[in-house]
Amino acid sequence: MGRYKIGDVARILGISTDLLRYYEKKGVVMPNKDRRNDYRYYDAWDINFLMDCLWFKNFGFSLEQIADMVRIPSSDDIADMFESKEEELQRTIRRCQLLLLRSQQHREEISRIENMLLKCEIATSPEVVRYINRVGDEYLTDENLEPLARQWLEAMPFNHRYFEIGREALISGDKEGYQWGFCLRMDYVRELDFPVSPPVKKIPSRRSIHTVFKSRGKGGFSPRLLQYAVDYAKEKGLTITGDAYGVLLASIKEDNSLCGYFEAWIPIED
Amino acid sequence: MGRYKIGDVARILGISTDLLRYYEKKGVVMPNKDRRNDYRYYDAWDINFLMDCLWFKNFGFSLEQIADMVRIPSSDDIADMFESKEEELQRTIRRCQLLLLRSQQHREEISRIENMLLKCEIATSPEVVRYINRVGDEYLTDENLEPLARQWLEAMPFNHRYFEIGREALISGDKEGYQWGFCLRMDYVRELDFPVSPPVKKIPSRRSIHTVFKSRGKGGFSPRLLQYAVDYAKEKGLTITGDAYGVLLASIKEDNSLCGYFEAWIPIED
DNA sequence: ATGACTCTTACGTAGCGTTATGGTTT
DNA sequence: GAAACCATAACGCTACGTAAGAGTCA
Repeated sequence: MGRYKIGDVARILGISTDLLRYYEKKGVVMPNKDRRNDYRYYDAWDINFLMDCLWFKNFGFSLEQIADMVRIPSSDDIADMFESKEEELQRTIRRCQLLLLRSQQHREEISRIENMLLKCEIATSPEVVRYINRVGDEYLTDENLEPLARQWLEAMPFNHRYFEIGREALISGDKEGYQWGFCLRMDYVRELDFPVSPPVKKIPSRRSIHTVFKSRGKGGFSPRLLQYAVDYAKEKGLTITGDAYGVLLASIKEDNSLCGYFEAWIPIED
Repeated sequence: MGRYKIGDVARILGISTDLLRYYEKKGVVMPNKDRRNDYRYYDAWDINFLMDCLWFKNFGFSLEQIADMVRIPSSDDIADMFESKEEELQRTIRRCQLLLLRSQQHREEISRIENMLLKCEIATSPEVVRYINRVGDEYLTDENLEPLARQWLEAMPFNHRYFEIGREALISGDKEGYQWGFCLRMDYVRELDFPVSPPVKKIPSRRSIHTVFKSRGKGGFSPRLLQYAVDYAKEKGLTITGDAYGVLLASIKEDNSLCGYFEAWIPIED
């Protein structure tokens, strides 16, 4: 059995000497120490051992798990750890795939700004669930809402910043008649198994005027920004049949002021 | 614009007050501070801002990136960050899928122990590349090998602990004629784009005697453990045509001693 | 005045890397 | 004696959680 100093072992394994000392502190490997100079002397067996540890590490096991695995390497325990690791990997893959889709969707939403800004079209609004946490410019501080806030936090980034403008406020141009919160499209509700119960409400899919509009600066948001869409409805002889809703697509700095871009759906009769 | 204390904001967002203070330290959000009591007072705008930050965070952006994004939210920069995030997610997915397959493969290898232990069959050995870092029981401490060690470290856990037993040593039962290192199957070489150049060598696929054997305790490994396979070759009238090679399948503690299970291929004429 | 809140400071986590200071080997 | 090596200790990093001790608000 050879007698290897810490630097030799580091070179053999391709890691740093600090890491070897750290692994020792964590109980992964215990080389002999010469009492006269406190030097660590590793034997071939220690190195084999460390190779196994590094192999496990690159699988994603924690040093604590590794220390356990090499101490009690019963085949059943190890098989269990691999099975739960596989489940974890499956979950990670699923999560990443969802994030990937969401990112692509988000970029698509951004690109929609150019094409749709201040233009109106007739389309079917997506079905969403929504939650209100702000009325006008005032956030609700009711402490019962905290668990809900946590739920919606978990749904990020699959949700959208959501607003609702009451039918009356929309038509009259009332500057106050809006509310804010979050919404989540139904496909994500199902995908994430998102719990829906009051005050979270489902907003059904409806034939709507679909448009993208813009606000400028802090406090620049107002139902009046949608006046052009109300005019469009009048021109085309369309009747607005309910509350409008929409989402924030992006906040972008332009000419030193922060601009919001919003996508809106105004329900009309079928 | 409302005036919200840190606890209000924490409830609205579903996070802790400590986290809000931490975000401030990291330059993500800067609420007004009342000089008389040092209390933080957030306005609705700060809260909007924080919602965006949390949204980005759940996408996997770091706080530093988030602080940049909300400071200079130019649409191009943000589009770039999303594109590189998508690439990162793709890489993560690929990595996890590979790890998943490797884990399943590993469990399959373990199960092979039961079926194949001390049994011989004729099979074609897998094509691998291999690297030697230990001759007999002595690890090579040549410092030129360190970059190689690092490369093989990156290939973990897709590689195997590899041994080679010279044809002569195998037949004569010489206790010393073996070497150790790592090997990587050709499919992983391609998948990981693993660099192959001397002293890393390709071991071709050959018709072989395939078997699984066992060693007991430290230093229990020896070419002699394969004697039964040499006998098998003699019985069946097969000629051993080259060096044997194999991999460590598992180290398992049994009756307080550590047992190694090894899979071996002994090349024979076609 | 009490309880709920807020403040700052400092320490803990994992998995290391970095640096300082001093002793040992070859 | 010089270069290369080894030792310990303390600090850094991220993204927080936790706890102490003191001040403030309703």
